[in-house]
Amino acid sequence: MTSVATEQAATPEVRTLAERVFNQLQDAIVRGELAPGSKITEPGLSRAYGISRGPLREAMRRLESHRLIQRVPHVGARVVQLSMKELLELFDLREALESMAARLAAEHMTPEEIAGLREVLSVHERQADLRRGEAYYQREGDLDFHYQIVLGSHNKMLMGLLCDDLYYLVRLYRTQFSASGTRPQRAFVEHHRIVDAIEAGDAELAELLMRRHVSASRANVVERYAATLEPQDSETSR
Amino acid sequence: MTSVATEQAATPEVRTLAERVFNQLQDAIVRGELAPGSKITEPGLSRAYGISRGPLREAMRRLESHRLIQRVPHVGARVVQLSMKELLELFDLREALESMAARLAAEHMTPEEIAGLREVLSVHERQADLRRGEAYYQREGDLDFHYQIVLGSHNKMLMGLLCDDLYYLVRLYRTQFSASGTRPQRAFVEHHRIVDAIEAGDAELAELLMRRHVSASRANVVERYAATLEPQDSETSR
DNA sequence: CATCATTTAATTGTCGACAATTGCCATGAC
DNA sequence: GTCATGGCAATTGTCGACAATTAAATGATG
Repeated sequence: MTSVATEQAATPEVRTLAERVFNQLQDAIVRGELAPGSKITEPGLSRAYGISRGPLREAMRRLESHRLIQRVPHVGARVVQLSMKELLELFDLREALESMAARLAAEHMTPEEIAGLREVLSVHERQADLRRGEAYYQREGDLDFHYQIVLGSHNKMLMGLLCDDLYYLVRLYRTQFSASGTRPQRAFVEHHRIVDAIEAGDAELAELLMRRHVSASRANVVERYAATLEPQDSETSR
Repeated sequence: MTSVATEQAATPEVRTLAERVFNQLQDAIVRGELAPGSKITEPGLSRAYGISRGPLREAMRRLESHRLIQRVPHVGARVVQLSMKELLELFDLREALESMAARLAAEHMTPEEIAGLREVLSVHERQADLRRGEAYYQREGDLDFHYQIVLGSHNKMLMGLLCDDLYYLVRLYRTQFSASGTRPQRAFVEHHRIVDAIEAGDAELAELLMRRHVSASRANVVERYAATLEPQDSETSR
């Protein structure tokens, strides 16, 4: 329990025990401290976190609804392990939802929100200038960028779907596949162009650019995965 | 229980009490037996269903994650009440996700699945011929149609999102706004054209048609809602 | 030696009771 | 008359214990 993160430690707004342990478990899973596919048992976690099984079960139910663990009745629960197929499904979902988010953002984002978006981009550039931990921070910041656009869509249901569910899976994937630092500069210019389109109120363009952006990210993942599978053989079936 | 769906009624696979009461509550909410906005209390439901509070709390957690009830810590839970704004958000989500589902369905659906889809359509037509309870059955069957296409996408995450979460909200809306029997024949031909595109493997066309189909349904809802608000004044602001 | 049945241990599901927090209501002061 | 303050009832959060189910371990049998 070195738990470095605990960004929720400063928030006194965690009213209930179940909520707190839910956040802790969520963080532990996303950071990879709980190995993917490993079985998690209620008495074990109960002892580890020093709480009763009641709140723990509630936390696990929430983890299940967020697709971070998989439960089967009377058997147990284990940390989700994303297959490449499921990862691609996740990207398809992101493509559909985030392109829609970009379109709505172009229609509804306020000037203040757009300014905040540019601020996020400038922070990214500064980090890229520093050339330090570029990969990891960029990838985390990448989510911040997408996060802001989803918020700008002003669609509460969309926000809940993407921010509460899918983005945790995306972060989980990044730790599972140890996918760090990919195509930073191309993502940069794509981000900038998306913000430009949003600022111009060009909903169609913003949607198109975001769809391409996510699609390119997906293609990048596929490419890297294929390279991981067979780095020596460059022409297999097909 | 005329309900054509109720696929869980015949399943003796409900292993746990919490799951059973979850299904019961879900049905009660969707059918409108539990009034939208009404406060639901744990001891009350516990007595009503004759079970302890433990499984009940788990069922309520699941209802919350499915967006059918809203909970606030230490205060209580109440049945969700969709505003028109949230309903439109729901339609936006459906437009993005179902158009994607139609595209994937055109790419991956097997001939057997397509045959099943046509069967669903023929059942609808027969019901339309009978001209009996046309509205209600059509609307329920409408969901069956969309349901089948989502299944045909072969994207498990998409299936979970749409079938487990959004479609229950759609059904809830239909009872809340008592939206019955709208534009049946237009929806029919749209359904047929979508299946045609899927059978032809024309992914782009299927996506476009589904997007238009959902969008038209959304516009229909807006129109009906406006008519409900002020049926005598036909030109307000705008 | 392999296979199958039986027992056994561990985990999950369920229950009732206690503690903590909230909202309400009455009482009193300004 | 209105507002603040205190107590009170009800509900939610938490806990430990018991029952039901499952998976593994053990032994018996072909």
